[in-house]
Amino acid sequence: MSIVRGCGPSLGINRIKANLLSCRIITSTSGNRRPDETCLALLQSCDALPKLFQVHSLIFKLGLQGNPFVLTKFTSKSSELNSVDYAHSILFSAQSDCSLYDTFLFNNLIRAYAQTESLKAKALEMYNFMLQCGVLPNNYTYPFMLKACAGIGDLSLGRSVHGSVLKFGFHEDVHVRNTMVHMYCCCRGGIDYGRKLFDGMPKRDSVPWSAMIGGYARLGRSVDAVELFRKMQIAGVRPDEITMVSVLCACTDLGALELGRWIETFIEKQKVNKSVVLCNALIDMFAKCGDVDKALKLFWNMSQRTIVSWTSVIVGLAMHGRGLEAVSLFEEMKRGRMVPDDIVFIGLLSACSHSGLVDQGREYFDLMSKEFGIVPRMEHYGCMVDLFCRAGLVKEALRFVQKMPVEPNPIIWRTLINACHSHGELKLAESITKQLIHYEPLHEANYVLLSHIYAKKFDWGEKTKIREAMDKKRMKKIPGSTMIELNNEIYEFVAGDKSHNQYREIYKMVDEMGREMKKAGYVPTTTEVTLDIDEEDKEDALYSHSEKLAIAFALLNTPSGTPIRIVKNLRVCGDCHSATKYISKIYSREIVVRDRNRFHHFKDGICSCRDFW
DNA sequence: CTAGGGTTAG
Repeated sequence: MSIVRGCGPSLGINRIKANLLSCRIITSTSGNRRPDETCLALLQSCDALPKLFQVHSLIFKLGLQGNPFVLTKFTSKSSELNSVDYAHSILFSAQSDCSLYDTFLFNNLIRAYAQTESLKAKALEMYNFMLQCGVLPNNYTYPFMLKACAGIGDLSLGRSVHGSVLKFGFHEDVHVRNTMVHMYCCCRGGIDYGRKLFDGMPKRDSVPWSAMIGGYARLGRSVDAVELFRKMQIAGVRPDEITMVSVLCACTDLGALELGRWIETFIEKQKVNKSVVLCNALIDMFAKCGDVDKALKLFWNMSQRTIVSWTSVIVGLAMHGRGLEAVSLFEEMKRGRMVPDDIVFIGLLSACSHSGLVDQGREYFDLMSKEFGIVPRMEHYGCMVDLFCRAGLVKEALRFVQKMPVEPNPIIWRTLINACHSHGELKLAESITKQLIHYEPLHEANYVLLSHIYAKKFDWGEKTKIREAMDKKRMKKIPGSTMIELNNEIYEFVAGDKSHNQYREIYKMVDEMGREMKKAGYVPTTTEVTLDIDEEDKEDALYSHSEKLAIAFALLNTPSGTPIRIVKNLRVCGDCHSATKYISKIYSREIVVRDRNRFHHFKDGICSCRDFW
């Protein structure tokens, strides 16, 4: 039994008690209310799908299935309740007359499709149908349409909608314009055109700025994102919490801790609303820029935490090899009322994997489906393979892969190959890699793996063949690069880099580091050098690795005793890992390295990963 | 009765 407040103008305090189960209506006053108004009120009160079904049968009983007002309200509710297919089927079943539909009704349907993942393409179908019916779009139609295009990410689709916007003359509308920038930023290859539109806008509040900054951040053009944020301040536009979330994303990607700290004080000073999402972004930033304790502090200070907050700290702890803390946080989360989702399990399993907690990892993997009904995805299987491989349990990893109910993806194969490679199972590594290349012939990482295997076998002939094959396919290794933040600037080094104006001093420093390290017992790991050159040249090749250059740069330019923080785009190589241990001891520096996978804290010749990577 | 930008993942 539910009570619906009337909304007809003449009815005043009229209330309708509707017994939805039996589809009977009992009006509390005389029957002066029109049945369509009753239906509208009832539809308004629907807060769950079953109710909507009941009202639908009522609509039928009262013969209102062709009434455009009722149907419009019906589509609106369907879209709110995420039941767009249901609405669609009813609207286009034989009883209704499409010629009675109006713009509003179509907008509701387009909105519903645009906000439903996997059905976004239908929004465009619906739009075309709307035009076929002779119904004209209005300025409310296009934000939905552009959002759908943004979700699909197809530039030509976006362009065609842009054409319609121009044709119907809605390109001056602020909302349409802003969403247009957003759409171009979300489509592959569209961001520069988005920027052009953005630059041409006469008035811009924080929304288009956020769209643009967020666009750069999503693409990994983080420097552009930060730069645009600076321009925004110069332009005197006040950023809000959504802008700051995008800026923080870019900062997280750069691993720029000083910038991150500056952003945090900026948020405090400007009194930007610290929404839960913004706090989550701050936590993620601090954890991924190397200050996980600060991330924890922020986390415990939050008055409300979402699953994203928990996931961010758990993943953060995992990256720093603090797996036991991650596990106890997860347990604490379970003790509260928070229900774990599939993503937090990925973080938890990777925490186990980075800290060698094999048994816990196994237990949690079982718990996930048994207690929480989460069906393991490829990512979860990947974590488990990673868990076994890192712990050196190559046989167990292989057994696990064979028992997996789905075909492993290339990432899992590469994890296995790496494990086989580092545990001396070279034959197995070679055969898996060859199969992988057969299956995925255009992925350069596979060839690099194979060439590493041949290097370890000292098979220079095969190795040269691989390199030639790569040249022929015009493939290149992704160049390793290392970033370092110094005095509010971000410096980026690549191997053999001579672009820096201090490069002579840097190379001199690298030589000195080499001499000191050898004195302390360092032996260069020349087997990791993929070039077929003599040993001395190989040492040189190792010394010019980007992280060694960055560390030399930092030793030259920062006061002694201060920690050095660097960020790598790839995984740190074995030689640099062992070299950095020596450097931390010789020069008494704490060196914090973020690589593609995790953090390494070097201190006194020891790394926090316990060589577990 | 409808419209713009944002967070977690091997």
